[in-house]
Amino acid sequence: MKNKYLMIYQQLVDLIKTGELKANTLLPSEHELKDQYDTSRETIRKALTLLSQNGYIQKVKGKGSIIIDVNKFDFPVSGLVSFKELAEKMGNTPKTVVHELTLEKPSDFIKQQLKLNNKDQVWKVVRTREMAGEKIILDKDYLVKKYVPELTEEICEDSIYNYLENELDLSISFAKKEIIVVEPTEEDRELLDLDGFHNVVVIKNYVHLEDASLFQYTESRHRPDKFRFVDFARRSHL
Amino acid sequence: MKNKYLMIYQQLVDLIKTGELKANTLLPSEHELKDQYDTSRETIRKALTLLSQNGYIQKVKGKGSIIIDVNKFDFPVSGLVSFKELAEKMGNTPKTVVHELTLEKPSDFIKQQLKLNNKDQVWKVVRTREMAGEKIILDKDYLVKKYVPELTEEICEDSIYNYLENELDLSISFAKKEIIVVEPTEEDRELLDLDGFHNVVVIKNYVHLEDASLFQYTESRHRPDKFRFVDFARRSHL
DNA sequence: CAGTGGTCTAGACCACTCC
DNA sequence: GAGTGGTCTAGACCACTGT
Repeated sequence: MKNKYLMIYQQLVDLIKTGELKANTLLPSEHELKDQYDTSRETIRKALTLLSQNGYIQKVKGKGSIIIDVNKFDFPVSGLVSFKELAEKMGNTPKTVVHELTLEKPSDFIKQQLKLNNKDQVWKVVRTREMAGEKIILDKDYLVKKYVPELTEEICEDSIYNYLENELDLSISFAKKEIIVVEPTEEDRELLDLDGFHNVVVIKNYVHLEDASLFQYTESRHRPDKFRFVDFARRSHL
Repeated sequence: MKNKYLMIYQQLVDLIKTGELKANTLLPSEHELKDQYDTSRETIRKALTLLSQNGYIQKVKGKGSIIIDVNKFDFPVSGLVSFKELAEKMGNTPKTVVHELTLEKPSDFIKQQLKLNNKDQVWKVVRTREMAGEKIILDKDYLVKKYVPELTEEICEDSIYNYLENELDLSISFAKKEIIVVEPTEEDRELLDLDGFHNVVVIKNYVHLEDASLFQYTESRHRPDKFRFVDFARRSHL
C-alpha cells in the first residue's frame, strides 16, 4: 500500500474503529489534516471521500466531517464479500461441501448469461454452505475456462474468490448483483435443509474483470430465514 | 446544474444512452476530453469517476474508458429510489392507498430505531402500493415530527420523498437498507394480495439528513414474486 | 466575520498497455 | 516509445456554517 491517500484513509479508519476519534465529533478540518499529513488538500479529500463512501464519516459543508458510530455496522457494508469472510466476521465456523466440480459445455442459459462463444467451456461448481450444522446456502458458480484454466476441490472448499485474486491474480473489478425470491427447485430441496420453508432467496452475481469482460456467474441460493442483506446508499460528492 | 463536472457527466450519459457513444468502444482519452470541454483534467476525471460509479464506463489503466452496454440496466442501479419513480420507469401506473396517517407517540421499537427522546412525536403512515390491480407492497413510514411538521393524505398518495426534498427542502444524504425475508403478519395478510405466498420480503430503510441525523424509518413489505433488487458494487478508484 | 467543505486549475511524475 | 489512466501538488475562488 503505497498510495498516500489510501494510507491516510486506512490510518483514519483505524483511529475511528479504536475510538481514538470519537463518534459524533468532528474530524480535524481538511486544512489541518493536510498540514498533519504533509500533503495537499486534494489528497486529503480523496481519503475523506473514501471514508464517506464507506460510511465512516458524513461531510457537512461549512461545518466539518462528522464521525459516524461505526460499531452500528454489524455486517459488511457492501461490495464483494465472500462466504468465508462473511462467516468468519460473524464468528461462525463455516463448512463447505463440494457437490459437483466439472468442466462442461455451458447450457444455453449460462451461455447467454456469460455471453459465450460455442467453443467456450465453463467450470461448474455446486457447493453447500453449512452454519451451525444446517445447510443454509446453495452456491452454483460458473467460471469461464479461458480465464480460469485449473480448479480443484480444495480450492472450492476454501475460497474460489481468494484463489482468483491471490493465485491467478485476476482482479475483480465490479459485480452486478440481483436479488429475487423464488420457489425452491428439486435441487434446493435435496441439497439444503429447507426445514419447511416455501421460498429461497436467490442472489445472482455477475462478476467482471478489470477489462470489463464478464467471467463468472454465480447463483447463491439462501434459506430465507438465514438471509440478510445490508446496503448503503449515499448522495455522492467528489 | 452549474457544476462543470456534473454537466460533463450528464452530457456523456446522454451520449451513451442515445448510442452516439457506442457500447464496447473507448471514450475519448482524458486529455482529449479536457481539450474538448476546455477544462482541467481533474475535472474530467470527476465526471468519469461518476460515470464509472454509475455503471456507464469501466476505466482501464493504460488503455482507456470502455463504454458499457447500458441498455442491459433495466432497473434502477442503486441509491434512493421512490416507489413512484420506480413504477413509472417500469411503465406501470402506480396506485397508492393510504390506510393510516397519524401523529403518535412512538412505540418502543420505533423509538429505538429512530433514537428518539420521550417527548418526540412521529408521523406514522401506512400505505399499500398497487400495480396491475394487485396490492403488492405495504409501506410503513415513520417520520420524526420535529423535521416534518405537517403531512397530509394528498402528500402520502403522491410521494413523501418528493415533498421532503422539494417542499420542505430536507436533503436526504444517505440511507442504510436492510433486506430480510419473514413470515407475513396479520396486517400483511389483511392489506396485501398475498395470493398464497408464505413469505414477504421486508426492506428496512434508515434515512439520514445532510447533518447525519436520522429522521425517517421505513419498512417496505413486498410480495416475494414481485420483488427484485439490483445492486452494483465496484472497486473504487478516485 | 473566520472557518469549513466544494469546485476548479495547470502543471508534474508514475505505471500500465499496445505496437 | 507514444499514449493511457492513477496519483499528487500548490495554489485559487466559491457557498455554506457558525458566531
